[in-house]
Amino acid sequence: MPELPEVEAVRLGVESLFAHRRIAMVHVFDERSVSRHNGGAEDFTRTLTGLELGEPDRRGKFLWLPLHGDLTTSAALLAHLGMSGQLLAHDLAADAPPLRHERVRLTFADTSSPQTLSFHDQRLFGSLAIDPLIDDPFAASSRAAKSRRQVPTQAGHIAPDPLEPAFDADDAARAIRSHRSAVKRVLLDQTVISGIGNIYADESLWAARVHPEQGADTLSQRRARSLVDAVVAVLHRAVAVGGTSFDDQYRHVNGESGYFAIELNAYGRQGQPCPRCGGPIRRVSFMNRSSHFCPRCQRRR
DNA sequence: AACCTATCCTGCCCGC
DNA sequence: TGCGGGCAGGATAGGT
Repeated sequence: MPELPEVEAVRLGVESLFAHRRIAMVHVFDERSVSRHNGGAEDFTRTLTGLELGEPDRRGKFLWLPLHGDLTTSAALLAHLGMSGQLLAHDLAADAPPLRHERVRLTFADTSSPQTLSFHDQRLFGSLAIDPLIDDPFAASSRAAKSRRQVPTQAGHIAPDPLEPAFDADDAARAIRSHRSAVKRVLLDQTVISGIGNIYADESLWAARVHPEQGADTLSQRRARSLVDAVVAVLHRAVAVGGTSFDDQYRHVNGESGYFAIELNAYGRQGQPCPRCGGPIRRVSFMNRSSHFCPRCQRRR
């Protein structure tokens, strides 16, 4: 389940192996993996062929590579990994049959290794698309601070993530408190803060000793700020070790696993002792998924 | 307008 | 051995 740290690891891998390379051939093995491309698989293939990939950028869980070449407007190859998407480097012949969950294959014009970049996705929640780039809607409004950064239209509504230089922890704490829902729901809302998924939401709430179902608007600014600080710390730690994963859905671009790279304190530890107080971690159903927390040190206030 | 629920999808793991 | 149910959950369409 790739969240910000996993996507960042993928970004780094893609940058080192595929930036500035020209695409010679595109194979879409499953059209559902380009369902968010406006124009379908045929247009995706035709447009992308012959273009050069720029340096990958990321906001939250959205990853994109600016495209250079015969294009009338500025656009990027946008990737969202969803639940099980992977970008993997291979040395495959362009006409080799698809691997088990390989949905899209890019073959490069030069002869460097790796020769191919493939999008794998078991559960098809992820997607690739060619998407126009627009000025960052979240860039500071003052002209002096106006960033030249561009983002794909499909990521235009996604809030800046905690690792962006412009991220302001006090503003983020205020944004969280401006919502009336359960605080965990707000953490998972990518239009408030982006990049957080179920694992790091649970880990951050545990670290800040906040009950996942406490109303976001009932947190003091001080407590909300300490939650944001926990989010930043958790994400930084995970990025530093290259992400984490529970299963082998998540792999680095070179195929290496991020398995258990991070020690988890709450997520997936139901019934096991809380590392802080020793009481049992509880798992409850929440928003069609699971919440893991320590009822003893994460009290609803 | 803010908030929330259902839905998409596949494979694995469990119990029968 | 096979089958059905539950589970994993990011993003969003469409409901209240």
